[in-house]
Amino acid sequence: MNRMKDVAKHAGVSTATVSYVLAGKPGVGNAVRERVLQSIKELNYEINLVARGLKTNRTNTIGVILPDITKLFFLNVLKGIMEIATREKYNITIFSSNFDFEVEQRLITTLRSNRVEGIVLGSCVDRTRAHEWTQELVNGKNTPPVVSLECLLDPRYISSVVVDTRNLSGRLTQHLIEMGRRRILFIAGPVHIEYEHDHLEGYKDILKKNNIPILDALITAGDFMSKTAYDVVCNALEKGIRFDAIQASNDQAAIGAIKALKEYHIAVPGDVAVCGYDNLFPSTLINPAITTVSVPGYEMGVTAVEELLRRINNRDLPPKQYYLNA
Amino acid sequence: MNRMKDVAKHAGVSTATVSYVLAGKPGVGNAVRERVLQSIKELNYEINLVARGLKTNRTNTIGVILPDITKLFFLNVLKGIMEIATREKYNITIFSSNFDFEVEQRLITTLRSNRVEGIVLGSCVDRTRAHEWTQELVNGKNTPPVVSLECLLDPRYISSVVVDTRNLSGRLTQHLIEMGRRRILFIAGPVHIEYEHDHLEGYKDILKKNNIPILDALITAGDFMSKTAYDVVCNALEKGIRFDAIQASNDQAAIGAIKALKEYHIAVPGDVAVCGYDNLFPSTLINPAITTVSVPGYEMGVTAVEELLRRINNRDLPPKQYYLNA
DNA sequence: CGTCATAACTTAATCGATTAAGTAATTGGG
DNA sequence: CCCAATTACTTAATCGATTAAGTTATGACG
Repeated sequence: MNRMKDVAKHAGVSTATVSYVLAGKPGVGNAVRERVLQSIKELNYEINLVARGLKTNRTNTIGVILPDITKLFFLNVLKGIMEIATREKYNITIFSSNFDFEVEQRLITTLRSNRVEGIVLGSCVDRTRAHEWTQELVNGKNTPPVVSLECLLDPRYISSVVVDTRNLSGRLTQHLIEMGRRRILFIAGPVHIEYEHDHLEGYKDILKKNNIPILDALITAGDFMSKTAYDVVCNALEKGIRFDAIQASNDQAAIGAIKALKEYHIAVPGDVAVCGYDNLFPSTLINPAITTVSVPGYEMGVTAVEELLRRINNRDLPPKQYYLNA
Repeated sequence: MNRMKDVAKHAGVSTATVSYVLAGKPGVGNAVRERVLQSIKELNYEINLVARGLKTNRTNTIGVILPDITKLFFLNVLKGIMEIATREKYNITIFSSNFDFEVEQRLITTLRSNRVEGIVLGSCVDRTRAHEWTQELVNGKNTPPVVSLECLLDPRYISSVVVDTRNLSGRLTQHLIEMGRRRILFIAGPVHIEYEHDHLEGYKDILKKNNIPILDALITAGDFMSKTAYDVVCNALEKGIRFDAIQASNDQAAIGAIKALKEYHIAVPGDVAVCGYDNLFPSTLINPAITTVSVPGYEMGVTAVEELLRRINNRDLPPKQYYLNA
């Protein structure tokens, strides 16, 4: 592969001149500039960005960690992230944490070793270890800026882009109650995740407000997957647990729940109403209909990267919190 | 940020020794090894992989170009890609080409400048320019191996992972014909894409085989999006074009088509049967039901990366073609 | 006891760019 | 016509790792 040195020799100039031409900097005459460009073309020269990165300490890359790319919601987030990154000529390198805290930590280290200029951190993070975690993130001088999605971390160091999950979740619960439901089966996501915790709290808030007892038997653990939700519902039915509604942690889980109900010949929403979260599927699509609530994934991705770039370009800016409306 | 030099000084050794410890190479005594590891910990040292990359000419990164990440099908592909890459300790950097040939070319250059070790190229590529394209890809010595998805490129240089689109597409057409349909509206994807061309050809093959005329009026241009398909169908209805079935380029387009039909109070599948492609949505979900066919996106991603790594690790291996069964 | 292999390090060149500092030539003002 | 300023380059140090080659020290063995 040709190096800048080869181009320089071919054009009869020094590498410095080639570098200046490439960077569009002044101080190069027109004749020489043309000659250099010609040599670049003839030699099929492609700059080595790894070398440049070493020298300039800039990689033009941002790192993205998402918990699970098959969780459809993140597709929108990723789209937003990619669009802005591309527009601003940034590369993105992407990893999946599988909702695993340890993996998340390792990935952060990997990204930093790769000298990414900023990190978008998607909504994993163990609630109970958020503080320790933040320390980890900001450890060392000159750490890249971090933007957290769906999860508020220490605002002194880390920017966050969140929606009011607790409130949104509560609105769904309220909706079910207004439909006359009182025994609402809650299928949670992994509750060690902060915003999933909020999800559950929103549900509890509204039950309390309506003087409806909070029953442990009605609070089950899922993981956002259709299959798991399906199993959870079957299991509840087999155990004879009675409920007249299901509030699932996302639409994919809601779909799984409906599948189970159908198999047991339970009418939806007649016998059991179902609601999801995220508004992932075209509404024309689902039958029977579920109630759901939109979360602005695309906007979250956009906002996250924009904030990240702001902080990359001005390292003195303080971290900022963004509360997006659903 | 601490450099290897700092660790070396702290441990009272040379940088070479630190490097050997980090690489787990022999020739370092136990006492010294421990001392170095201790220093690394105390100084919070994180290796600079950019510098290593420059020296070793290895980035441990593979580049991925997908036409459009919101095309749901690619989510599965991406999942497969990421899983294998992670397992083999490779980073992935991802770009979207938006089905644009020029963009695709620029991205290839970017990836090569970043010295990725291999490239997964998702199904864009202008059919009519495939040859020129291949030349571009392999231009220069020491070009990284490339694996093409859904599109066979010059087998002398480029590995491919494909399914028999033409055949699959034909099977859907045949299915509609067996339902007694004869005027099948075809909503194509961008036909300059090779495999989308196949998609259309499969449809034509089967019409011919059944002695059904191929009508230009029934072949419309879409882009895989629900909205576009919706518009296409509305438009056809307004123009008074008659059809008793719709074959869409993917499930998302099929959904859009159904939406339009519903609004015009056309019974599905009574008056017009609809079929999609890709099998993206949980089948319990869609109502009215569409006929569709599965494309093994996940397996394609897995296969592509595995092939890529094989060729990265042995640059003498010839490119290979994989025909996956649906 | 001499010597030669081996182990345990260190030295220093190198990867391919960037860029501050230096040099030479040209221009323009008084 | 001379000096200063500007323009158009070049020289060479540098980023932070890797690694071939070199240097000691240790020990084994005839």
